[in-house]
Amino acid sequence: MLNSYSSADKVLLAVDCIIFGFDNEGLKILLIQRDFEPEKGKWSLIGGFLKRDEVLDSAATRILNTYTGLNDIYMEQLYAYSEINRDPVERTVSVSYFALINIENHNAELIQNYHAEWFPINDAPNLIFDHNEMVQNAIKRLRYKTSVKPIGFELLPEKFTMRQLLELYEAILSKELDKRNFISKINSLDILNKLDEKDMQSSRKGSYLYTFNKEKYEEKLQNNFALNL
Amino acid sequence: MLNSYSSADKVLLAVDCIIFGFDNEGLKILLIQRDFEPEKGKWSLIGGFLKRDEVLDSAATRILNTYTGLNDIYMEQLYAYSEINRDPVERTVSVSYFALINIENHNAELIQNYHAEWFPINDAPNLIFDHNEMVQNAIKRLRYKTSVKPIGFELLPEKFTMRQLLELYEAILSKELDKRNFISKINSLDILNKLDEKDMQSSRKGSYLYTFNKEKYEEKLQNNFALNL
DNA sequence: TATGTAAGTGTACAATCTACATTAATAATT
DNA sequence: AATTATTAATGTAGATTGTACACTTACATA
Repeated sequence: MLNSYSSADKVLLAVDCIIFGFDNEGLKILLIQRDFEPEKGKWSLIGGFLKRDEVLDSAATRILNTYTGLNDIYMEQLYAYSEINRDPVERTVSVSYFALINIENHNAELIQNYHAEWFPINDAPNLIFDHNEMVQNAIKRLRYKTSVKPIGFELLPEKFTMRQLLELYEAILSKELDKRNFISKINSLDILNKLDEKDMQSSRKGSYLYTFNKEKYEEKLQNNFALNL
Repeated sequence: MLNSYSSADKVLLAVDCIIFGFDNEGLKILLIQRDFEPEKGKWSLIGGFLKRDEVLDSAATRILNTYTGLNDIYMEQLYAYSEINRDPVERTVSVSYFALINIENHNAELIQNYHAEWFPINDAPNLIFDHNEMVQNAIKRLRYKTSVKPIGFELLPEKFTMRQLLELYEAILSKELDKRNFISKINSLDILNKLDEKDMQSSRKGSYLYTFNKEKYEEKLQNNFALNL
């Protein structure tokens, strides 16, 4: 019989997380140095196995929380990788997820305990299994997402300057953007609050701080806007 | 230990295929009337279980071939569905794939033998499990894809008229398109061959037939063009 | 008070998108 | 042979959006 549950093969299901972060040095991903075989000591995405009573989204959330201490983070399922020998120990299909986090916010101690570390996306070590491919696909998705949603605010501190936002988008898209055009496009979205406060670190003049206005954003969401940068 | 293969739970992995087709009546999906329990007699996507020695893409291809007899069909992985009780018999995670096929081309006998049937996307029966959701997500993806790739040629016969192409895109996007603007946008892509032959079915005057020019398309593919319809 | 640094701001031109109506070719009918 | 009915084919003007580009402002520091 074509569809028989009993004769079907079961497999291990893993979740691997591509965790993007941003700081003044640029766009980064969080990697972990494996402390178990195989490939012990090599760099890898953070991941884990799906449990019997768990949905994939929850597994991704749990794994992120385990390593960073963070909750309520935007995560998105990307793709299922199923090459037969992608994991040499046992047939494992892995579903990748990506997350965006503010590098300042996580629990640095946790990350240290797990031998995890932030790497610039353009200067990351070689990864185990098919994790390099997972990362490349996640970067593609991240780029696409920026054009459809004002994603990326997740990667900044609550208050940020236009320059920081610009540099974030430049890092994600890995191209230079025209400052004036960028600002007017962002302003035309009308989803930021300009504060009366200035950040004085960056210049003598100081630059205004902004916050992301979630209410305005939710309002606009219906007419799903595009952002052509 | 956090990552231990031996203690991890295995699950069944299924593949479900959303197969789109197009004819003069509009955009359709291929559904099957289940001949086994549970939900015997109800309508469902065609699907099957992943085998131990099989990659997800191959499973999707195999399943498509089983029911339609078709090979070499464009398929794309969509999403992994993992709700705990989505399948009442046993914990099953299902990965959805979508395919585009020309309704004329398949082996109609095979389809009949399997109690499969084409349904207009707006007039399809209620489906088992989470298959309705899968279909809705596939339609979204299909719409998105049309804007990035000149997908959809797969859904037409080899020789087609501009009107057929227009109606296909209208069916996919479920909105009316301006004929002149549509034609000039398609022409500006420069990926069609205009034949000297006319289709005389549709009108007294007859309308020119076109074929999709794969070479030109491959050439252009690098500068991934957008098609804003 | 002068100087240096990054912030903030507007415009003109180019490209693209949108809305829209007439003529052309032919088969069928008389 | 002429008329009619039907769908195919085609272009343009105006609106919108995107792009390239340079000077002034505010302030801290010397």
